Amino acid sequence: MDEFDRKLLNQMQINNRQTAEILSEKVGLSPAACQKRLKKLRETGVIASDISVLDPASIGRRMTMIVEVTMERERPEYLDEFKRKMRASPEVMQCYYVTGTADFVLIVTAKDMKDYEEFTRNFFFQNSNVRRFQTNVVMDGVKVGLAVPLSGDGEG
Amino acid sequence: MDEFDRKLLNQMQINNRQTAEILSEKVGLSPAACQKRLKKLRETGVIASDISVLDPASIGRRMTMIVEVTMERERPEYLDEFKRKMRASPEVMQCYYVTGTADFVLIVTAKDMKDYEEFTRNFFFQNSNVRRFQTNVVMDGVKVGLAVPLSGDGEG
DNA sequence: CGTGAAAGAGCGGACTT
DNA sequence: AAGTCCGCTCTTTCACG
Repeated sequence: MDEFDRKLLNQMQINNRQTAEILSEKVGLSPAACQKRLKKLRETGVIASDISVLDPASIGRRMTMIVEVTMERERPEYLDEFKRKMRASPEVMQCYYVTGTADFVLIVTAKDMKDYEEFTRNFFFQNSNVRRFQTNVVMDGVKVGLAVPLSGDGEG
Repeated sequence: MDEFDRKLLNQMQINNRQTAEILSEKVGLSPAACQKRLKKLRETGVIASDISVLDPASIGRRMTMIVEVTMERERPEYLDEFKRKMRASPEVMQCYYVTGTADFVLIVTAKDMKDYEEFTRNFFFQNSNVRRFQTNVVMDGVKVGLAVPLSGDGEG
């Protein structure tokens, strides 16, 4: 994991459809060397996946909510059950188990408020282990991404 | 935007490096038809971008924090300034402007607590328009992604 | 790590329904 | 308008220096 790899990864986090030739110009290596490095980065799991990112608005998923969920009991079996449900639910884009005031933070997409209300009925009101939840409606997705900063450190 | 497009997009949200031939088997179209649809989906912005997703753990165990920020004044010029800074900061993976108890919700990565404290100094304490912020440390990234559900409707 | 040849994928045009 | 077939071009891949 040297400076070449970092430059490569920074590029791939922006656009993974760039040809090896274009990448080679940007990082200062030959095209083949870039491809070999990328292959290794994929094999070792540094690159976890390669995906298309959709525009939610283009698909009719116009609302995004950030939800803080507080559980009634923090027993592992209840938490695991909740995690399992969140993973299985397509409306839940992201789910984090956190310390602090809440137990979980979710990022949920919905077509409209009615759609979201149905979600809350199914997953919160109907779940007796959910003590309370607080919804924040997103007005502006200022920055949305998964890009990891690579400047400087990191242990490969 | 029909069932073929939805199947295509669902596949591309999992892996955008599948060949048109493999995609054609999965969605029931010819390879060429898949490519033409994908091209149109990119041109129309339904596919917003194509990226590599890195494994944060492979890059040096970084911490993830979810931060709720409350501003002193909600005047547009202050908000825009804050948004600009968040977009420019690599530590900020995601930033949402929201209704509710807080004004912004951030998802921040840091190398360690010291690194995060430095971040808070630079962006919160040093910014007189930040009234307060509350940090939730992520213990388990139960579900992390940007995949949008496509089941059913939506208006391309 | 860089070079060169071979296999494979993407791309666009013409034709069909 | 959309899908298929069939060329061509570019990209990736691998063996070797």
